[in-house]
Amino acid sequence: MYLHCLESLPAGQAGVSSDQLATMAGVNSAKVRKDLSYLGSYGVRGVGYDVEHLKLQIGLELGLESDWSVVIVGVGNLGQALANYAGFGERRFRVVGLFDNDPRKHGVRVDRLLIEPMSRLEAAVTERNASIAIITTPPAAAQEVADRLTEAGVRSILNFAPTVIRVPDGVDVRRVDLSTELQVLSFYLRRTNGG
Amino acid sequence: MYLHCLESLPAGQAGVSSDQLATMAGVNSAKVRKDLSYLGSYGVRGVGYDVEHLKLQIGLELGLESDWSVVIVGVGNLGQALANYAGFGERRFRVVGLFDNDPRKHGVRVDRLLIEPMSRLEAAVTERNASIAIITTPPAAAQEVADRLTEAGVRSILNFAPTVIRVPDGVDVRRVDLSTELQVLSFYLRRTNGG
DNA sequence: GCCTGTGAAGGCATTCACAGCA
DNA sequence: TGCTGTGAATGCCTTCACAGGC
Repeated sequence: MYLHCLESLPAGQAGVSSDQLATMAGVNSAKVRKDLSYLGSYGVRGVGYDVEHLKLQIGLELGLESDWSVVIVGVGNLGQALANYAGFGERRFRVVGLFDNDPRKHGVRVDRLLIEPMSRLEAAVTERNASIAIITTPPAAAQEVADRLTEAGVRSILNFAPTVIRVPDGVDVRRVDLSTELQVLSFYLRRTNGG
Repeated sequence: MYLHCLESLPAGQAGVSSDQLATMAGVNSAKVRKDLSYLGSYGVRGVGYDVEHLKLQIGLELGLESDWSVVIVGVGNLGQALANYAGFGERRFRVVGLFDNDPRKHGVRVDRLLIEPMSRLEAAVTERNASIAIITTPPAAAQEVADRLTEAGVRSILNFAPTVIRVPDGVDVRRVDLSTELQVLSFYLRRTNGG
């Protein structure tokens, strides 16, 4: 988040204070300083932080100096949207495989890749050294897909299927659930609207 | 989340224990009980919770007894994917408007709606009584869109644009940022992989 | 015996407040 | 004077542990 904020700063600005970052990120300035102090003491008292240096350090900490290969399983509307998502390229994330179990989609081109059958999944993950996978299948298929992915060596999963998937220790899952997000919004609406 | 779990239970199952829900949701059983106790004392000691009753109560609490109208601003790949997203219909969320500033898209049909020009935004929000908006524009446009939406009466925003938007008090924003999610995964990868 | 409901304990994250340095 | 870095204080969320009821 801080990285995003730093990147949206005007090009000429060389320094930034915790206060300024806090306002941009919508958090408390003490929190900014605590968070950034985890990186080391890169701030200068009375002055602030050097923007470029801070970007570099955060990028290093996030592992953005490495390239990460990503596969997407389930090429429906959402999967396609993600495959085309320009944000991947900017950072060091490269989509290296698209998989779907619908034969009519096989060979269809999305962005610069062809959709492949699920039978290719394990081999592709291994060959292309993918350590991140995005699951955009229907919920019923998500667990099996996750099992196959982790078995094949994937160690991080971004799960868009509205279901909880279970994975071995050492594998990280982050879940993005659109209907949950809407339900949370609906909850807040009800609070101020009385239903 | 509990609602999701309850719905994924086998059709015949009438009762459920906090332990079972905890396992499904991947949390501690004491947490389940604490969370559910907020709804009232609907569990039976020595037995568990009644599945149907619990679903009803959670739905009520979340405001799912009301219908909520949703507009989507920015009909790129992601916006289209969301417009088609079946999950909206199941719950009480109805997409009632799609807006984009690209004239070539105006009048194009997505699902059962036509894409409209941005000039129609305020009138549509008012006429169709939309209280939820989804922003899937490029980041540079997001703040202005949010301003117009809140001005027109929207009170909840789901922001997919990778930027922090500022809104008046009483308006809720939830942010879903794909590149942040990937960066977090990359961070964990680095921890176990050494970069 | 089994499972809920909940006060108490514990742990974690945020914020305060200020010493220290430019 | 301005702003960082950080111990201390606070507050919140989670978990424990067990009394209470079926």
